[in-house]
Amino acid sequence: MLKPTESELEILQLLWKNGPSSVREINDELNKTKEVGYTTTLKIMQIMHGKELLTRTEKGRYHIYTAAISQEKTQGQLLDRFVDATFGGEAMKMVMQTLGNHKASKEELEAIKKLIENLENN
Amino acid sequence: MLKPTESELEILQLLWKNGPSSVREINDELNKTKEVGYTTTLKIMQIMHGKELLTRTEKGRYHIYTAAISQEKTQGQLLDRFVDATFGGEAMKMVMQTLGNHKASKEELEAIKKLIENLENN
DNA sequence: AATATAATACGACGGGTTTCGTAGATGCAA
DNA sequence: TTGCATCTACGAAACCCGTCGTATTATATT
Repeated sequence: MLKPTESELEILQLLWKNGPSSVREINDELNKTKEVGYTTTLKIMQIMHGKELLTRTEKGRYHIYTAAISQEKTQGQLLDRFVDATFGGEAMKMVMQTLGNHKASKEELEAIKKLIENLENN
Repeated sequence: MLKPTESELEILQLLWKNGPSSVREINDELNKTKEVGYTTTLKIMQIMHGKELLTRTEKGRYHIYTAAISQEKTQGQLLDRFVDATFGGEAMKMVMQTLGNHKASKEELEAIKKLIENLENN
């Protein structure tokens, strides 16, 4: 399976969040964070289409792009890679470091505890 | 702070795990997983030295390299980046996905539960 | 119909990373 | 001390990614 690049991942995130979008819409979103030229965004999305990371349909004179890979699957694969590359595969070490360094609400912590208890009863 | 590349991170992992090493030792380790030429490894380690990711001392005719950045700090920074890029900053979502997808021992799960309880009491 | 506006397509450049070949230096063994 | 094995240094090539300029096409407006 293909590993999306940094820029590709940003675009995927927007498509996952906002649903099918035009290049213009994606580029506008991106420019809320950083400056990117329109044709730069266009080119990347064309490449992604070539790699089959995106599908697209013509709509009048422009294209509407849709993510062709699922958010969960993609996150899962990138997660695996990351755990291997950065934590030498020690996933639980990463979990503990994340819990220690990132704020979490009471509800989130409860949800995680519940999940762990489910895991322990299997 | 500097973001190590893929290859650089592999080398850092070995240095963190095995302690100060020669290029030869690192290259031998790397070749247990994949084929890499000796001078390739050498060059990367020289670059890392230039970036001050590694320190080195002469020992006879060769060099012994040591990681110049801490494992925890580096992992923490890469973790932050990764959570942002891949999970849109939702760290707890990542934690739950990790728990669901990776095997964990009873001891690890207990340790995590204990950690969460500590967090809840602060 | 002519013009302006906005989209697509695509080639090319620049920076960074990895790989490799080769030259030069150094220590060890015969 | 001569020669061999092994190390360092370094330049150059190959590759990927992101950026941009420009040509072309298509729609909308007057």
